[in-house]
Amino acid sequence: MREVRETFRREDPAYSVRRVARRVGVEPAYLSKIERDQVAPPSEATIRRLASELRADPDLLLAMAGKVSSDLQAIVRRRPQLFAELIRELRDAPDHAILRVAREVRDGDW
Amino acid sequence: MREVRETFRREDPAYSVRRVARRVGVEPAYLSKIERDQVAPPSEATIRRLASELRADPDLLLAMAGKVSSDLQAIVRRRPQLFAELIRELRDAPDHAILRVAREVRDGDW
DNA sequence: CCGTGCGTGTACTATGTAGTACACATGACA
DNA sequence: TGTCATGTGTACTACATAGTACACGCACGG
Repeated sequence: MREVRETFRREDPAYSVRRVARRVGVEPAYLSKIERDQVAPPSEATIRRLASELRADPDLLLAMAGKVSSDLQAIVRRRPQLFAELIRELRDAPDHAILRVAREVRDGDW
Repeated sequence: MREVRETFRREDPAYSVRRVARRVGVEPAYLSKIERDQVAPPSEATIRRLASELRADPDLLLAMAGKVSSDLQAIVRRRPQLFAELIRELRDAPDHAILRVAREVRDGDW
């Protein structure tokens, strides 16, 4: 994350710790610590604002923080057994299998 | 949950609040409050012990507590974008479609 | 009666989460 | 040479989470 921000910064000084922190709505010291893993990962809301600021995938950043997007959790919670079975089934499946299944579903064949 | 326990109890006095609480490893007063939703839902570990004691589906109980099993979260976190896409795609899919997809995967066709 | 098990109300607590607030040293630059 | 923004160390805090501890009143069997 630090590297991502630094990369942006090379072309735009608006990507200093302080400026980004201000836009994201946290204290600079806090953002600094986040980037150096000096503190526990921030809340989901903060991670989302950070992701949007750095044009990063929120789901990926959340995963790095050891979290799962709350909207995904809500979907799973609505039909716990069904999703539990499916996800456990897919644990060791290769990436392309998951992708293919997703596409199958998108092509609405039910 | 209360009703489930009470049902067991009708045939076995070992399913009193106090006895179950002892087996599950919590204070009776606490279990009593859990059953009447007088407190926030217990931890995942406690929910699991409770589910096992009452022969209930852990994933279902966890969902009722507003949680998602940590092992499922771990699976999703390993490939966040893939699972995010799939799960969001399945949000409005009918139950049988999810089930069918799960079976497809189980029949290991990759 | 009286002890035993029962469900529950009240009070308290330890640990974790998600940060803020401020001070400091540093380097650029006008 | 002064000032200005920057990154970061230290100290603190409000709120949530996940419970425990104890006391009370009730019913029931011996």
